[in-house]
Amino acid sequence: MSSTQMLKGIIDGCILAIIHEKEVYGYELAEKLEQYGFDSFSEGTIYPLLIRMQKEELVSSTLKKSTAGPKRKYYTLTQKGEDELQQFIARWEKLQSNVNLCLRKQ
Amino acid sequence: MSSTQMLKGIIDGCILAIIHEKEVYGYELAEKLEQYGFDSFSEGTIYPLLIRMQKEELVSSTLKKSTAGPKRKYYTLTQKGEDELQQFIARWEKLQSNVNLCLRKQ
DNA sequence: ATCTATATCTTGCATTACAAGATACCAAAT
DNA sequence: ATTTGGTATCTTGTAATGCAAGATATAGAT
Repeated sequence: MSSTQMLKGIIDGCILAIIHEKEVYGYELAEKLEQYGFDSFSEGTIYPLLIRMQKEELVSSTLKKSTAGPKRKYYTLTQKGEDELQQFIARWEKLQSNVNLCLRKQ
Repeated sequence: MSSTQMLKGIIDGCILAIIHEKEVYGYELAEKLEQYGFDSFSEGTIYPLLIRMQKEELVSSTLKKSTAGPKRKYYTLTQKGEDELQQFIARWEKLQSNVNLCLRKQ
C-alpha cells in the first residue's frame, strides 16, 4: 500500500480548491501542491487530470504569454466546477470523520 | 469524480484498524464499515482485499464454525500488519493536514 | 423439501496516479 | 549564431484497486 494510492480522487478536489482561490497554470499547480506538503507531483499526473476536468466542464482555460518560456494555459473554475468543489468538501469531511472513527477505536 | 474513488488505499488502513481492535471475519467487517459511515460496502471489495493482505502477510486467518451459516474466516493482524497500521496512521495524518491546507485557503 | 439469512470467492471492468519520454518556447551566456 | 538551462505542455503505457455481478455453500426455520 503506497502513499500515492491514498490520493485517488482526492487530488481532484485539492486542485479545484487551488484554482478556486486564483487562476493557475499546470506547472504552477504542481509547485503549489508540493508547497502544501504533497511530495513530488508528476506532470504526468497533473496534465491529464486538467484535461479530464476540462472535458467534464469543471474548468476552462485560456492561453497567456510568458516572459520565461512557452505560453501558459491558465485554468479557472466553471460554475459546475464550483459546485463540484462544494460537493468534494462535503465528501472529504465525511471521509475524515469515518476514517477517524475507525482509527480512534483502536 | 465519484465518492468511492476517494477510498483508494484508505480502506486498507481502516480494515487494519478494525482488525487490530478485535479479530473479525469478512462479512462482519463489511457491516462494521457501514456502521462507521462508509456506505454500502461490497463483498467484491472486502474479500479480494483480505486475500491480498494475507498474501502480503499483514493478516492471518483461522476458520471457525458458525451457528448461523458456513464457517467464518477470522482475521488477526500479524506484527507486520501492526507496523503497517502505524505507518498508515502517519500517512493519513499527513494527508489530512495537506488536504485541509488546500481547502482552507479558499 | 424449500426458503431465508449468512458467508466466501471469482471474473471482468473502469478509474486513475504515475513514470518516462517527447515536444517546444524563451532568455541569457558563450 | 549557437548552445544551454529553465519553463511549460502533452502522450503513451503500466499498475493498482474499488466494485458490480454472479457463483457457491452452509445452517436453521417453515
